Amino acid sequence: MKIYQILYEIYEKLYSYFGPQKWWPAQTPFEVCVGAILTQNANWKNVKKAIENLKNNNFLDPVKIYKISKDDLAKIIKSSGFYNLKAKRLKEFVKILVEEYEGDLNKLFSGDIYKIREKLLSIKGLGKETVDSILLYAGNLPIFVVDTYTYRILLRHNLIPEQITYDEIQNLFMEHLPLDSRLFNEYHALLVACGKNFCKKREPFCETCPLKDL
DNA sequence: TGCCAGGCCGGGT
DNA sequence: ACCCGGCATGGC
Repeated sequence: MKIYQILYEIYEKLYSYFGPQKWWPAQTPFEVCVGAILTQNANWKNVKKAIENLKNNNFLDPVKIYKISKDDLAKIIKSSGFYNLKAKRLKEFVKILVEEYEGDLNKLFSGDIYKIREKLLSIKGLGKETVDSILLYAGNLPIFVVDTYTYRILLRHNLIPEQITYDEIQNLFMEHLPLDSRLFNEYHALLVACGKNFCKKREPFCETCPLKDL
C-alpha cells in the first residue's frame, strides 16, 4: 500500500463520517491569527470566550492590540489560559504586522510562502503549528498543519515512529498529496474532529473510530 | 474531580 | 541534541 493511498483513505473515511468542517471557525483572517495564538495548548471553548471578549470590547483589531497594555490585554483573554504569555505573544505578532506591513495581512501574505513562514517563525511565541495555521487558515496558503491530534492518530495506526519530528510529519503529507490549500484545510480540520471525538489520550485504540479498519 | 486541551520557550543535562 | 518544567483557565 502506497503512502498516498493511505493518506487518501484516511481523508475519505473522515470526510464521509464527519462531513465538511468549514474551518477555520472565525469571521476574518485576523481573527484566525488571534485564535491560532490563543489556542496554544488550550481548550477551544475557552479560546472562543476570549475571542468573544475581545470582540465585545472592540479589541479584535491589529492597531487596538498594538496600543493596549499587555496587562489589560491579558485580562480580556484570561479564559484562554496562559494569559500573560499569550498577551505578550499577541503583541509581538501585531507589532510586526503593524510596523512592517501597515497592519495589513494581505501585505504579509504576499510573496514566497517559505519566506513568510520564516518571518513569522522569527516572532517569539509563534512556533510551527501556530505559524502554519496562520498561513493555511488566514492566508489560504498551501501548507499542512501538524498538531497533537495528527501525531496521535498517525501513531496509533502505526504509520509513524514515536520520535518523529514536526517537519517529517508535515513532509509526509506535503510530499504525497497535491499542494492544495482547500485539501489541507479540510484534512487538518477532519483530523482534529477525529481527535476530539475518538482518538483520545490514554485510550489504547478506539473501536468506534471511523478509522478503525484502516 | 482530576485530567486534559487545536504549544512554545528556556534552561539543564 | 534531547528532555523537562513552567505557563493557567475552564470543560467534562
